[in-house]
Amino acid sequence: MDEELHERVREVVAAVPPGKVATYGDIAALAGAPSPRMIGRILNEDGADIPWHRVLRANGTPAPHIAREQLARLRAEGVLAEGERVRLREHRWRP
DNA sequence: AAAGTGACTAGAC
DNA sequence: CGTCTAGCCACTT
Repeated sequence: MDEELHERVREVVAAVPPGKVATYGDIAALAGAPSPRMIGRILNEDGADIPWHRVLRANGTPAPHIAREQLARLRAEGVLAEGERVRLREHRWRP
């Protein structure tokens, strides 16, 4: 069942090291999700005990409703953002 | 069953 | 920088 997808997504997100970030698209590709949209959906449900804050949109900005929290957490890990946008060039995680 | 929705993306302008 | 389109897929109306 798609329990497996949830698990893989959790695993991939958990695999992103502190100080690094990944995009929804990256997570989707690595976890084998059918679409990046699924990632957000899954995190919304299972994001409780995984570092969801290391997941950004393709342009380096976080999703609007959680932007404050996310940027604060990232900053605490040493990921500096220009306004709302993180420099993916520097902080994007490559497996 | 058809239409709307959303933690998305890539491309066109 | 920005807006708009089209594609995406599980879920809710």
